[in-house]
Amino acid sequence: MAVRLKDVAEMAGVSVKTVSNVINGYPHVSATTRARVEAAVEALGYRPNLQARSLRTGRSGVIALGVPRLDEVYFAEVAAHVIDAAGALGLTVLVEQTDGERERELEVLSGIRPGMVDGVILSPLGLSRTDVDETTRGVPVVLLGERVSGSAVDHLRIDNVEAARQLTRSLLTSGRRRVAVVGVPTGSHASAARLRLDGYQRAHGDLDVAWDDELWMSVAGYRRADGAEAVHRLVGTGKPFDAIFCFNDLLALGALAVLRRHSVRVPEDVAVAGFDDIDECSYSVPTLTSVSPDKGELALRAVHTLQARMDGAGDVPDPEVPFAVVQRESTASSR
Amino acid sequence: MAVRLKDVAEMAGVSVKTVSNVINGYPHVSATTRARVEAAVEALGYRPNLQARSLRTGRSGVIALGVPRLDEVYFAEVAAHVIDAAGALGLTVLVEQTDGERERELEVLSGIRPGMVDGVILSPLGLSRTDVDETTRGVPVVLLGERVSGSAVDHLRIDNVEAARQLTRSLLTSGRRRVAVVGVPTGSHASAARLRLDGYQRAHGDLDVAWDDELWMSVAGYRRADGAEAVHRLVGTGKPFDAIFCFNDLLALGALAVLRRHSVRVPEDVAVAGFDDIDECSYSVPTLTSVSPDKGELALRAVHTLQARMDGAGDVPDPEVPFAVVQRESTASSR
DNA sequence: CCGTATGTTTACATCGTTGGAGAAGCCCAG
DNA sequence: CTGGGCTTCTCCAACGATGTAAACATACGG
Repeated sequence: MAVRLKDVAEMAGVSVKTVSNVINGYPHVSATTRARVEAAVEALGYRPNLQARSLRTGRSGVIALGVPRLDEVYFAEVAAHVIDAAGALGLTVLVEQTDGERERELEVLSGIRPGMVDGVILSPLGLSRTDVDETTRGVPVVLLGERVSGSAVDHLRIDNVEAARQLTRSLLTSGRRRVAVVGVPTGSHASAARLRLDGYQRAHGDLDVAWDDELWMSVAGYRRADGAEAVHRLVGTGKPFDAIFCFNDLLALGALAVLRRHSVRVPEDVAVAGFDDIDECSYSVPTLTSVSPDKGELALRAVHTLQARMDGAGDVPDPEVPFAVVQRESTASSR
Repeated sequence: MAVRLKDVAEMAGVSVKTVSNVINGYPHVSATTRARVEAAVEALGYRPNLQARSLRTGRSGVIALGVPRLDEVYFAEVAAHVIDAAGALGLTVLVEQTDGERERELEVLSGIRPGMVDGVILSPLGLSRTDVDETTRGVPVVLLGERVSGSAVDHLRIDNVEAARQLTRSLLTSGRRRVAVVGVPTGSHASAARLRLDGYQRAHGDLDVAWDDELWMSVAGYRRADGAEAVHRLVGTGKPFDAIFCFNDLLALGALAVLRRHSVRVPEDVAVAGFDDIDECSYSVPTLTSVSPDKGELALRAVHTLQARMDGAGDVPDPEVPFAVVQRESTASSR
């Protein structure tokens, strides 16, 4: 079944190594031999066994990507970009889902399939500072999202504080005064959420507006249902509010659904903003204002940084990925 | 850096093979030796080199999944389920994006990384009947979606004709009479679309209602923007219609956005239905009626079928995956 | 016409693991 | 005490590729 180098060699009447040389583009092979070998390769439909090659060379051309869940749109979009970027460099991507659980993130971090993966890109949720340092077993790692360790591990992120600050400021300058928050950090998770909350507070400070932390809603997860539940709770408190800043888009979309059910008009009565700028933001009703990280750039840089590390490069690139605040209908001025 | 079997063997004072035996749970190893070996494994932090193992055993524990694009939500959802199901069986999943291009689908089909992948699950768009038969190079393959070849290759699908028929019938029985279609097959693509159109026609036949094929809109792709564009065109024709059956959910969501912009009320003026039942259907405004294939079941069966083939099993399982028509607000009766 | 430089091809060891054959140690029946 | 059957363990070869070094061929200048 399997065609081996040896078979090609026999057919072409040369040694195994010569065939290997032809395939790997080794320069000193005579034109005639090369032609003969290539003919044999063609005739037999030879394809190298990457298993063996990588055993020999020590590199597999496969990288692992760990995300919480693929059906969380943001991560699917990032994954799509990562796969594209990796493909352009001749790398293949192995995708793992961690559900944000520390255990599984650690597993991905340590290279899942040792020897089978040249590097790891991980979007961590549950990891602690020390976890990362301890676990990295020599597999190059690039983290996406907030810096987990203060250590040597590469990470890429957007400036969450600044992004949240800009978005909040735009809400305040358009006249909103009671800005609720959905998705405040609970427990040890969500370092990104903490930074976003920080940006929210700074914006209030910048403009000398007081905030009301009774309008800060925690969530059990970061999906539509969680946003819906949180806003339901928010409305239940009876406290007035004229804007909601949701710490991701799915929460915001869940929020929109609940507001609609309560006949609250968006943006006339309440402005809503999200974070991540998933495709759906441009099509929801109303369309959703959101912080838009440059995902293509993020993925590209992640893959390139990883490859640089795999090649043993030592220079750390800029960890900051650009973002933009995209204003859409959901936060149009209320006047 | 790398700890090899040999190192463990030296530390434990036994042969390499004995260590291998311990690790693979070979029964005839004395308790004392086993303990000594395990201690050494622990002490050195040994992890087997899967590259080498799979070179030797001929199995890698990795399967490939090929989908058009991950950021198309339906495929992300399917991928998430496939990764879960594979993980439960100790398999890891390598994800490729084909963009629906024949070339790239063929590449995935022939095992992308020969020897590195034990099997392939592919959701094809551009492949022809013959392509599949010719390309399968001994790697077990399971296709998702419409049967492409009439051949020996396993495939899983839902009954598209019946699903479209049931959905269309429900539109007709609720009083709709001019049901537009968005996503009719163009060119050689879209065998699934052809079947759905077939179901649409049969439902009309069943109830003795005439259809108007000037209400059938073709699309360039199957994303929101394409649905939006198609409905824009549909409205432009000036032809009356009281329902739109979109051949996937994204098209339908794009359609909703355009209808809203034209102040067409859904479902009062026009009913809208989609296909695939992505998560968003439950949260859009209005919520979207859709055909819901059992994705968990689909993924589970795909993985199990693949494994059965990898194990050399010969019995073909039932290729039909259950579905349900989920009625939501977008098709509520107009009276 | 030889020695050397240059270019091309080959033989062999090697990567880390597992399968198979058989060696070594042990226990027990004869 | 010997021999047969177990159990437990070791040695060697092999999976399919590539790197090294050496062998072989050819061409050229002296």
